[in-house]
Amino acid sequence: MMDATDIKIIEALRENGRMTMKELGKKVHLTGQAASSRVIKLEEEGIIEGYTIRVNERAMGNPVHCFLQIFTNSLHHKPYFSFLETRQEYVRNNYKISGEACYLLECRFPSNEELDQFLIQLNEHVSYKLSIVIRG
Amino acid sequence: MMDATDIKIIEALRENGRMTMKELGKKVHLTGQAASSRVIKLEEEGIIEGYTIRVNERAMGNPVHCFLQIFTNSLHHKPYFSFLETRQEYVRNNYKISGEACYLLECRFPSNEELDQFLIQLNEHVSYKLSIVIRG
DNA sequence: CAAGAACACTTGATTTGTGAAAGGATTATG
DNA sequence: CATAATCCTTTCACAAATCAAGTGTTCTTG
Repeated sequence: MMDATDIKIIEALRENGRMTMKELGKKVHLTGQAASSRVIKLEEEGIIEGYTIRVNERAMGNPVHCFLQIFTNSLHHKPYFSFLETRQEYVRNNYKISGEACYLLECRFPSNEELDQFLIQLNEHVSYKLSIVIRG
Repeated sequence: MMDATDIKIIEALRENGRMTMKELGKKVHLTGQAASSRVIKLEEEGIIEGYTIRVNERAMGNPVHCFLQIFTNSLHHKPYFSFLETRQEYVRNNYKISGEACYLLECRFPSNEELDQFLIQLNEHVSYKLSIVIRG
């Protein structure tokens, strides 16, 4: 299904997803066209899900990075999900996990004030344990 | 520094980082060239750190996704870091965090067997609490 | 063993996108 | 009021992507 060249292609595109097919071809010893058709195949197979950018969240004004272990007392998780919907700007990931907590929520905030506001409102629906990222 | 158009550009590129400048320009009501020069500026300012792909980790053969809270008994964290170095293929992120644990370690594994091996060796250096991601 | 389908790649022609230079509109500045 | 700075557009030359054949290799199958 996938061979060594495909792996190299994925590694190359992970580093620079905007590389031209010609460049990519050079890296894996193929013509641009051959590289391109392999990439199209990887996209069709769903291995490459899409192209995106790495954004400096600090420069974007969201320096406060944190993880929250979420503990739901109630049996109904919907209020929590609904709340997250309304705070999409802050939420980066919400993982349903095994272990003590029900969810692991990853967020970004402009400052501790916004974080505090978020926590106050979050606490209306669930309990949490907060971990702030000191260094990524 | 950044205006509404820049925000739109970043949102558009987050969704599709390989979009042509012409397309991008259309989205934000600019010519391709104007869009391009804004993108170059955002790159130079370090707001756009780079371009990459979203890879389907399941299709890539790493369906087991987990987070580990790391507790270091010893005062020396170096053995732990050295260990991580030798297991880069599995490690996605290692966040230094506030809270109960010292680090939050995000990993991917092909199967529970590899995870188990990893945990056995990890345990030679630190204690941990394991959370497996049920749903991203 | 040979025919032929399937596959992956290359080549060449055409379309499309990119980058550089020049020029115009708007806004700030002495 | 003149000047500079900023940001945009237009134009054009060049580079890259795409499309359509065409080639060679491998694998299957009669």
